[in-house]
Amino acid sequence: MRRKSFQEMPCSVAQFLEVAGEWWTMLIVRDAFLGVTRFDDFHERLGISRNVLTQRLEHLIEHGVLVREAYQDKPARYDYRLTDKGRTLWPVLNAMRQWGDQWAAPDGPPLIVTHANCGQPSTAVHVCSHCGEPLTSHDLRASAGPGARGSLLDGLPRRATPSA
Amino acid sequence: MRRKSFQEMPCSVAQFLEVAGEWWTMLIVRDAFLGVTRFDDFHERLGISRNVLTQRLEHLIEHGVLVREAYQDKPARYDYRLTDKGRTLWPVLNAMRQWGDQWAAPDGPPLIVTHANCGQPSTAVHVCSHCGEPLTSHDLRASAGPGARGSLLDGLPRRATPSA
DNA sequence: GCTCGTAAGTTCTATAATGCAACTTACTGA
DNA sequence: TCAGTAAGTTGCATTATAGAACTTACGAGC
Repeated sequence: MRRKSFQEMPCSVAQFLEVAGEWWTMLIVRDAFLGVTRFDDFHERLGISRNVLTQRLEHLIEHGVLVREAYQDKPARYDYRLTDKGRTLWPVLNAMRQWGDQWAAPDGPPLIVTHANCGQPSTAVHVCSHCGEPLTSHDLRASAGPGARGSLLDGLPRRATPSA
Repeated sequence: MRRKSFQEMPCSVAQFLEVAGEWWTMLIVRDAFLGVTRFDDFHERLGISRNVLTQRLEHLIEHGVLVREAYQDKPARYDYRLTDKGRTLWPVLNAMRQWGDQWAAPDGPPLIVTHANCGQPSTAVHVCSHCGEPLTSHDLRASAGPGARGSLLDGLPRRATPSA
């Protein structure tokens, strides 16, 4: 049976996963951020099989994360580049990287990110858009928004205290 | 053939995905943040099949994201709860949610998050840990860290400008 | 003209993973 | 005794993935 789609779920996490939640997808996006643009480069750097890479690239293009630009005709050859929509995946990718650095990098982080503006090694801190204080899941309460379509917070067990 | 593991890749994004990158996993984590703890509640809220749910819960427990706590014997019944390590997934989950809100929520966000400290609706802004300025991928430069094991930035095409 | 190399896929096959329903086990409460 | 609840497990049909080989279309060197 076909793997179940998340598209009908009234949840933005599910919507993200529908676009970029398949196996390999965020690694393709990572390499795109690192400047990789060619089919064979993705294939060799990632060790992904060619048929799966074809599918993933098509899916990302369909959803506007990548564009396919010919850099020559005869024979037709293409670059795959992040769109503006694709570049907004950076906070997600970075949060994944920082989690991996924290819990699965015994020899230290594989990558160090430097903030060009201040010239220093940088980690992203998540602060409140309103008061500017650092956020943790404990300080947050979830409630239904306009796009809720009824369900996410419905039928939660009474013992639940939705934190995010 | 067995799906390829990301464990040997010297990349923290890959390490995150190894733990929480499978289909369904982050939706289970989302529901855990919302206070869901029981097998049948996950099953019904998500529409995930029971055998796959069993596998995913076991995987998350193995990696220390969830714990399985008996809340009664005879018959044995369990709560699945986030560990401290699991709760550090919040920035990732939240970044996914905000991306979905931005690009795939035509009727408005399904969920509104309120910051208990200031009492206002809140979005996470990612700021530099050193200078406090908001970060974008354009301001960042990646370089090899102590755990690099040679490869992530090696063999990048000359045209590449690694931004993150 | 012939062969090699490069780039970007496509096709083929074996093995895993998924979805779904039904079944199992061990109670509790009416 | 019978129905209901909770937490899985099992079996079957269908997809998805990995890996290698094949295809197409050119350019360069001999």
